[in-house]
Amino acid sequence: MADHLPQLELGNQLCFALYRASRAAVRAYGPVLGELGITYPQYLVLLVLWEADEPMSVGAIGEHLHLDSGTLTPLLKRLQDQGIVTRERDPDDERRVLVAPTAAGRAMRKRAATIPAEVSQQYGVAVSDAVDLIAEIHKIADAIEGTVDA
Amino acid sequence: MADHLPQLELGNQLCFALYRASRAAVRAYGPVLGELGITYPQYLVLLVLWEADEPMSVGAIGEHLHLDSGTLTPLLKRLQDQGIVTRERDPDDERRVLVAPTAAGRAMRKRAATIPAEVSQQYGVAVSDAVDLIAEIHKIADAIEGTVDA
DNA sequence: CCAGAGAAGATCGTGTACAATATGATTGTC
DNA sequence: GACAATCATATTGTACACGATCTTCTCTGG
Repeated sequence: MADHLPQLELGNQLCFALYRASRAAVRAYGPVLGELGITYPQYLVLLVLWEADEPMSVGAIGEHLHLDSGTLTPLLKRLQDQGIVTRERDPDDERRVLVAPTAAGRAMRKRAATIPAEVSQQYGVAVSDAVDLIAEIHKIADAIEGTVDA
Repeated sequence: MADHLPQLELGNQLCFALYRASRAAVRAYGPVLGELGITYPQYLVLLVLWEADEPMSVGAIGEHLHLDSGTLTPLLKRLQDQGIVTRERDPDDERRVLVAPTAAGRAMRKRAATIPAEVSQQYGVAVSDAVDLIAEIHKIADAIEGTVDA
């Protein structure tokens, strides 16, 4: 009845490997980020804001993370409710909303600096080993997004 | 003010690469799976059921996909509402719920057989190139889950 | 000037994820 | 053979993702 269709096996599917590994990795951040009271996507937003070091529009944040306003707007409101970021209409263009970390949000950066090392050590994946892999995965993401988004 | 902390850069983080690529890949399946009226996680459940070719408990499905009942129960109910699977208590152990594809669910397998090729061709990632990468990503997922789950 | 096109966010609806808790069934032990 | 521990699933609550639509604001050609 069930002739073997190897292309339908889970183990042969890149997408499933990514899906599984992504969820596992995000879960691994859970406890550490829990100390800071934030989630992984919220942490990603903060990484972008810290790096930019100036107020950013919702759209600009979304370009870095490949997320749209449907995801970011409620997430940013939660960060605002926690006093971690501010959200203000851009006086120069009232369509835009500028997001910036508060003093409390900036202060979290020092604690966060040790997080990647903590987690990847817990992984058992050496940071140096990961460099090539990271590049390769981004290359694939580029290829996929080139055909899907755009 | 913002001294450069390279470990906090998005581009250096394996987790973000996985997170981004996973979402992109799942999105790429969207249109094709939309024809079948199912989502990507629902498709994964069907892959498992087709492969097993016999009724499976919720827990057994979850072991293959690394998902728990909190995610699977509502997902399976939606598949049941669409007439794609059946859900029945196991007479031998009333704690268990056995899930099996209906005739309609089994019929979807033929259409599905071409999906991975369609999507990965759209990716621009040759299936043969992906084999090593898939193995490497699963190895990382294993390592992470070994420290987080279990 | 001003209508319409387009941009930027916000909102809505659906479907995951996942931690925490609840519920009912089974099992090992005395 | 009660019964506490354990197991399998369900439920609840919170937070993403994302397609689709809506609102407001800006810009541009006539």
